[in-house]
Amino acid sequence: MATRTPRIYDVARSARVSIATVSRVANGTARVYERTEARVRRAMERLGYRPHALARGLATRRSHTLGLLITDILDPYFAEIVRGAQERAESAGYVVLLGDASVHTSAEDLLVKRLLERRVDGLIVASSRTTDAYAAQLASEDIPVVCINGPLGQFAHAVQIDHRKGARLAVEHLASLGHTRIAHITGAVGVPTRQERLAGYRAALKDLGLSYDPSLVIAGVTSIADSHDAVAGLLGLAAAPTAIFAFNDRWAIGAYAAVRDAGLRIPADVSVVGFDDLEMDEWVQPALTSVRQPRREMGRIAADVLLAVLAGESASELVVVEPSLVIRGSTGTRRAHADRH
Amino acid sequence: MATRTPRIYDVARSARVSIATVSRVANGTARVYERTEARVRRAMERLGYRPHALARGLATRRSHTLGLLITDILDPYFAEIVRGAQERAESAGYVVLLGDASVHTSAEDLLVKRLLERRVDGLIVASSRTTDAYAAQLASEDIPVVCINGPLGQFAHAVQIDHRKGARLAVEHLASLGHTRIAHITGAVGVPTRQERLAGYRAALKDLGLSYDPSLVIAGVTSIADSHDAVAGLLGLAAAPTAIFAFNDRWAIGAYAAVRDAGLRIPADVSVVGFDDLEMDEWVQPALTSVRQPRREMGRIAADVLLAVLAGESASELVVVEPSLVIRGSTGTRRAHADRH
DNA sequence: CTGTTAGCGCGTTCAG
DNA sequence: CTGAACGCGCTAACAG
Repeated sequence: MATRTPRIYDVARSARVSIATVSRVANGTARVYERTEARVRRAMERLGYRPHALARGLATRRSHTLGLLITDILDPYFAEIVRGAQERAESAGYVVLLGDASVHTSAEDLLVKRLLERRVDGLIVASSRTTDAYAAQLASEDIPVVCINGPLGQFAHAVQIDHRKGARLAVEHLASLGHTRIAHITGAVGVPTRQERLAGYRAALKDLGLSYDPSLVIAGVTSIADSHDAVAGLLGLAAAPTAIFAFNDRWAIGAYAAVRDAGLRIPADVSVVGFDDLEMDEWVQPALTSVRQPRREMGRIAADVLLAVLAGESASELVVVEPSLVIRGSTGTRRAHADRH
Repeated sequence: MATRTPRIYDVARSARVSIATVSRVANGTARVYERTEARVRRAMERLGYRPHALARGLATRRSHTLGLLITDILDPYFAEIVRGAQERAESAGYVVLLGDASVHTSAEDLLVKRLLERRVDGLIVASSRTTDAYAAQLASEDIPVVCINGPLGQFAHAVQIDHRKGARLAVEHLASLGHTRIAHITGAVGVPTRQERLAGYRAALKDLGLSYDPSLVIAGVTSIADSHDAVAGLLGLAAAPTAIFAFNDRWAIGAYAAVRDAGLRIPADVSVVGFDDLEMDEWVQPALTSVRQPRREMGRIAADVLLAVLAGESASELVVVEPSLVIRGSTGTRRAHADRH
């Protein structure tokens, strides 16, 4: 019996009602007599009816799909955001369609094109590569967009961590341990948040009465290997830093390797603080002190804002999330004789 | 100018042709005069036409969407599979819809229901929780399914790594370093691949003339913490193992912690081998020796098989992928005095 | 409360 | 080579 998957019409016939009634009970769109409803439900059950989301979307002009733009699903930072967004979306009967920039060799707008063709109802932009021009283009599409940790003021809705405060937490922690020469490995050029964190770093130094040394700030790092090289360079300096604040945990790991290669130890010789608080932080040796970013919650909030907009409710334009410092084994007091030169 | 996103009808009118012609040039479905085609293309360009994937899917009975069932996107093992599948799907104009079991609090079949409602054209099942009953249910749906590292013989198409060989590689390596008491932390009960790897472990021991000691095989481990506890127990044994072969890298990391807690060192006192070859393996201390599983390629292959089936081509029922051993710093020769008791 | 009917946007015969 | 018309499966008025 090659019974195709049943349509709404099949259910209607089987329950001896019109397709409109079936639709009504399927969506709870209008009142239906208890008895007819029961009949319909039984028919749906018997036939194993599954509403056709595409057809429904065509009629409703709602795909019940959220687009989520990320840079790389292999990066735990993004993976957690995805998780959070999916959790929230799921609870509202929505599905999220991933646009992973690293999957496409071509330009990133092809990615967006794919999502828009799919008629996603809204878009969450978490990709860290969003240039201003790109952002403007996105914003001009007529679907709601909410941006996570992106450029400020480019999108109608945004959720951000307080980058400055996060950087400040790191620097203050290191300073409290006696460190005065604190290096900073910043984000890749083009990553919108790098300026914010750098600003926080500088502000904290200033407030603590520490001098800002440009030679201790390394930019242009785009990989763990890059970070390794950058830190190797720093450690070779005449006035080498005794502490390193990395833009994220992955680059902190690159720093780990460089410190080891230099025959030094963490935290005895060099303290390291990362940013993100990934799961692996607890398992690396020594465990990595890091600025925690509630990524999953941020994904959830972004989805929440989007769903609110879609529901016609008013939604906050900017949600700022609080960072916190998770102190582990990679930071320690600066030893008196630690300045090697 | 609140110009809505244009429909095929708008393009047709603007190019002074019928929608049928627009459809033809959009899909290359039939020959069209060069001149008319040019007119149509210009109109599409001018209006910024984007075909409506839902409507197209409704008419074609093809959603151009692949469903991908996984256990947890936060687990790098699955993330890489996703990546591979997406890459392949993308190149064919398909999109992949993620069904993440850890997102749903409810039963897993709700997950499948969501995907089927979306009318995915095919399904890749990579979730490690697939029970036999569940598999049977999935297979009974009338869409093609390909399974990654799942139970054998349950699905029409499968791609697997050679689990036995992988386990054998690990055991042979350890044995070659002089280890005779090699423990195995197996997969969680219900994970279909655990039996295979366990079998490989036992077969290798036998071939090497080593005795099989049931007390060195720990089952029921489902988390890094579990693994930690299991290994702690092993190390407390009168005849403690000098080497540990873990079901996956995450649990190997749990073993790391237990070894440290016991005041022992890796690899001096205990050697550890993992399975998967995750990125972090290179960054943990010492770097983890692991059986490499080409996860991304497996995802790609799975998508490939699925697309072939969808294209009506014949596709291989079973693709077996080769594992390889990546030797790093966590394995070393067994010291003569290593047996502590 | 329920059935009829007209689209949603597009692919696809079938004539011309 | 091109256009008119129907149908994909479902929702949303509009009558009844």
